[in-house]
Amino acid sequence: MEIPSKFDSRQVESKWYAFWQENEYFKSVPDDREPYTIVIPPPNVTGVLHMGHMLNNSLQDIIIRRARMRGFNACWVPGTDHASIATEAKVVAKLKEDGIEKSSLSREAFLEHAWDWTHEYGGVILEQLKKLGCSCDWDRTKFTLDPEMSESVLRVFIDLHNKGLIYRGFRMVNWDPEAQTTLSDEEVIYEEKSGNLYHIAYQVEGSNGRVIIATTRPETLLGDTAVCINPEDERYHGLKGKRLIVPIANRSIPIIEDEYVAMDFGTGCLKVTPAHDLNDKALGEKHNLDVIDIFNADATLNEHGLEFEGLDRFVARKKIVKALDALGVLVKTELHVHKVGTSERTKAVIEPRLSDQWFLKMEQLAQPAIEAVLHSDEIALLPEKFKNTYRHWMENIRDWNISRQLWWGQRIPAYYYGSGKDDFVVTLTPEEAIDAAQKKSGNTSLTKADLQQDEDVLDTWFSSWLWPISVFDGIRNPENEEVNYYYPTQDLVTGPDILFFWVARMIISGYEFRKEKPFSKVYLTGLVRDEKGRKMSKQLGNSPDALKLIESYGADAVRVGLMLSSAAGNDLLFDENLCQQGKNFANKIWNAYRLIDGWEIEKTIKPSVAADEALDWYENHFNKTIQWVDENFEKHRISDALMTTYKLIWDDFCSWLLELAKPAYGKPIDAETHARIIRLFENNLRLLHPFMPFLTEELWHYISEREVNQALTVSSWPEALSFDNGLITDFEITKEIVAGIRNFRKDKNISFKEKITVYVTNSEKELPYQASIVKLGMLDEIIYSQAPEKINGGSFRVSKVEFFIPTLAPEDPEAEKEKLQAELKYTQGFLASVEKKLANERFVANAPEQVIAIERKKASDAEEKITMLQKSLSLL
RNA sequence: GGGUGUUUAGCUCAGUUGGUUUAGAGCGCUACCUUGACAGGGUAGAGGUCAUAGGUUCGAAUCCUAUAACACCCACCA
Repeated sequence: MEIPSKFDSRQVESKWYAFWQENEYFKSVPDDREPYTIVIPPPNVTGVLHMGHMLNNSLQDIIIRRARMRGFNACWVPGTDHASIATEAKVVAKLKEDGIEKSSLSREAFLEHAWDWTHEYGGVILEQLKKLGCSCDWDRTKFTLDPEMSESVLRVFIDLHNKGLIYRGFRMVNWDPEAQTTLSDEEVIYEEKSGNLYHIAYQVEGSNGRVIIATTRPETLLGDTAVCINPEDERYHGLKGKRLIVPIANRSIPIIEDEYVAMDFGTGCLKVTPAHDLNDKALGEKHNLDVIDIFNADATLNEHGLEFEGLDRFVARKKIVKALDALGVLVKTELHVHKVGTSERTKAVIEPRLSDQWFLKMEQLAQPAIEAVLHSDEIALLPEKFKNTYRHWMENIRDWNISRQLWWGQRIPAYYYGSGKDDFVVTLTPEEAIDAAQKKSGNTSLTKADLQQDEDVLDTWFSSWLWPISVFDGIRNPENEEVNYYYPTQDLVTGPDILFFWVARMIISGYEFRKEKPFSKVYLTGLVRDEKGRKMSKQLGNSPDALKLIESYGADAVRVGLMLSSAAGNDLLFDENLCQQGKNFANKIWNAYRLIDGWEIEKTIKPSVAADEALDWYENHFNKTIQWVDENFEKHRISDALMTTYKLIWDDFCSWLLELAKPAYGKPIDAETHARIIRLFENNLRLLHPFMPFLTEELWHYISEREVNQALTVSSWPEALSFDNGLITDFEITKEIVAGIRNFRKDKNISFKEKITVYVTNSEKELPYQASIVKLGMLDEIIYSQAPEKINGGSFRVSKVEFFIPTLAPEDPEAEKEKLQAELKYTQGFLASVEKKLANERFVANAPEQVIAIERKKASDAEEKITMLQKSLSLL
C-alpha cells in the first residue's frame, strides 16, 4: 500500500474508531481472564467536553488500553450524570427565554421539558469522547436517571432509613434564593466582598442608656430576639439582666451572656438572629430564644418585615439603613471586608435558612472509609498528599443534607398521610406506601388520595455515590455475575475538587453496600489552567474549544500534549503549543515509517556491520526502556512513561538507529536488517498505542495486511526481555564520540559530507561500535596510533581516549593550546574537589565503601586525563 | 484564623527514600546546516549561587528550624 506523504488525522481517526467499534474491541463480558475495570466519572448529561474532561479521559483511556494489551479483560464503563441543580438551572433558563416561568408549570410538565432537553443535548459529550479515542464499552452506557439506576437509589434511601441513618431535621441550611433550593456546604463558594459594618444603637428598656451593636446585615434586626455580651466584658456589666428595644420593630428583647462573643470585635455586643445565622441559631437554642424568620423563599421580606414587606433583602437593607439614620440610631458605618457565601451554580448570595430537610448520619458510615484509606491502605490516593485532606474532612464529617428543593432527580420516596411529625412512610412505590401507611397509622381506610409524596428530590451525589456498584446493578441484584466479576474496580481517575463530593462518598457506599472497596487506586489529576495560571472557566472564556483542538491537531496530538505536562496531581498549565508538539511527534513517526517503507529490499546482500551494531544496541535498549515505562505506569507517572517513549522513538530510534541502518542513497537494504527494523518499529507502535491510538493503528496496517483480530488495539503489550547493559552503556560513549567528531567539524568548518580520518592516539584497543562511529562520523577510517608528525590537526577527548583529526589548513597552535588548557583547568578543579573529599578522614571513615570506591575511580580517571592533557600540551 | 502543599534553566517540570563526575529533561532561545523520511527537520551551543537565613552531617536540591511568596483545602467573628 502506498503511504501518503502526510498524516491526515481527521480521516484516519474516524476510520479506525468505526473499525474498533464494528469489531467490538471495547466490549467486555465476564470471562475467565482477570478483569480490569474503570468506571468513568459521569459528566453532566447536557455538558460539553472541556479541557478537564480531556485530561481525565485521556488518562483513563491510556490506562485501559494498556490493560487491554496486557491481556486483562478491560472494561471501561461510560455514562452521564443528571446533575440536578445544573441541568434544572439550564432548563429553567431555556424556558424563561421562551417566556415560560417554571412556577407556571406543573411538576410533570416541567419534567417533560427537562427530558426533552436531556434527549436533545444528552449524550453529546459521549460522542465527543469518541472523537478523543476513548475505548469505552458503549453498550454499557448508563445514565443516573435510568429506571434501574433510580430504583437503586431509592432502595438505598429506604435501606438507610430503615437502619435509622436517614432522618428529617429542622436545620439551618444554605438556601439559594434564586434557585430556591438548598445547597450542600460543598456547593457554596465563599467570596471575599467588601461591605459595611453598621454600628447601630439599641435603647435600653426603661432608661436613656444605649447599647451599640455592630452588624453587616442591618435588615436582620427585624428578626433579632436577643443581644449577647461576653460575661467577662466589664464594659457591659451594668447591662446584665436588662432588656433592649429593637429599633424600627420596637420589640423588647433580652440581653444574654455567652462566652461565644468576642470582646475585641466590633463593639463586643452581638445581635442575635436565630433564624438567619448558624451561630445565632446555636445561641438561640442554648438560651431558649424565640425564632423570627423575616424572609420569604425568594429572600424578600415577609410580614415580619413590617413596612419593608415584599422588598428584596438588599433593597430592604438600604432602606432600613436610611430609616435607622433618620431615627438617629445609626452611629457609624465603616468599611468591612468579609467573606460571603455564594451559590456555585447561580452565584446568588446564600441565605442561611431554617427548613425541613432530610439528612444522612455520616459518622458511623465513614469509619470503614477512614480505615481503608488512612490505615489499611486498601485504597491508595495518588498523589499521597491528598490523604491529609481526606483525613481532615472525614474526621470532621458532618451529616449530609440529601434533600434538594428541585424537580429534576429522584423524588424522595416518603409519603405523608397526616400532619404529625412522624406521619409518613418510606417505600419504593406509591402502592406499597398505601399498605405501609395503613399499617403504621392503623387507619385501614387510607387511600392513594390521602397520601402526599415529599416534594423534594435527592442530591445528585446521592445517586453518583453508588456509581461503581449501580452500573453493574449491584444494588438491586447484589449477587449478579457482573458485579461479582467487575467489582471492585481498579482505578478511578478524577479531579481533586470532588474528592469529598464524590470519591469519599463512593468509598463509604462501597463498604456499606458491598462490604468492599469500590476501587484500589484513585488517581487525582490537577486542574487545567491557562498559560497565565488561571483556572479554565466559561466565565473567563479562557478554555479552548476541545473539539477544535482535536480537529486542528488530531486527537493523538492533543492527548500527547495533555499528557506531556500533566505530572500526577499537579495542576496543568495548558498551552496550545503542547498540542503542536504532539502533532510534530506524530509527523516524526509518520515520516520514520515513510523512510523505512521507501527502501528497496534486496535478499542477496548481507547486513552492514553498522546496522548490526545499531540493531543489537537498540534491541537491548528497547528492553531496558520497557522496564522503565512499565515502572512509570505502575507508579501512575503517565507523563514520565510518555516522555520516555517519546525520547526512545525520536532520539534513539529515529536519530540513531535509522541513521545507522539506513542504506546509502539509492541503494537497497538487505532483507534481514529490514525485517529486524520492522519488528522493532512494530514494538515501538505497541508501546505508543495507549497514548496515540489512531496514528499507531494506521501505521500498523501499513506495515502489513492484518487479519481482523490482529489489529493493534487488541495486540499485546511488549514484554520486557532481559538485556545486556554493557552494550547500552558502550553506546552512550559512542554517541559522545560521534558528537565530538561533529563538533570538531563545526569548529573547523569541515563539511559534514567530507570524509575525514580519525587517529586514536592513546589506545590500541578497538573502540566498540567502531563501524557506527565511521558511518555517523563520515570517516574514511580510524587509525589506532599517534598521528604522523608535522600533520596539522586538532584533538578532542571522550573520557580517557584522545582523538586526533588532521586538518588541511595549518592549525592555530594557540587556539588548540587554549582549548587544552581550559579542559585541563576544569579537570584539575574537578580532581581537587574529589581529592578534598578523599583527604577528609571522616569521609573515608564514615562513607560506605561503594561511595569511596566511586570517588577513588573519579580521582584516578581525572589524574589519567590530566596526564594525557599535559602530554598533548607539551607536544604543541 | 487553622491546615496542606509548592518554590530547581526564559517556560513547564523530573530529581525514586542524603553520595552516578562541578544538578537533568522537554519546549523555547542562539548559531550553523538544508534539493535524499521529516524546516512540523538536522547538528551544536548558551542558560541555574536548587526562594532566603540558619542548623544537622564526612557529605544537603534532598533532613530539621525560621522567614517570605504563591496555590489549594477547612472554618467563618457579628
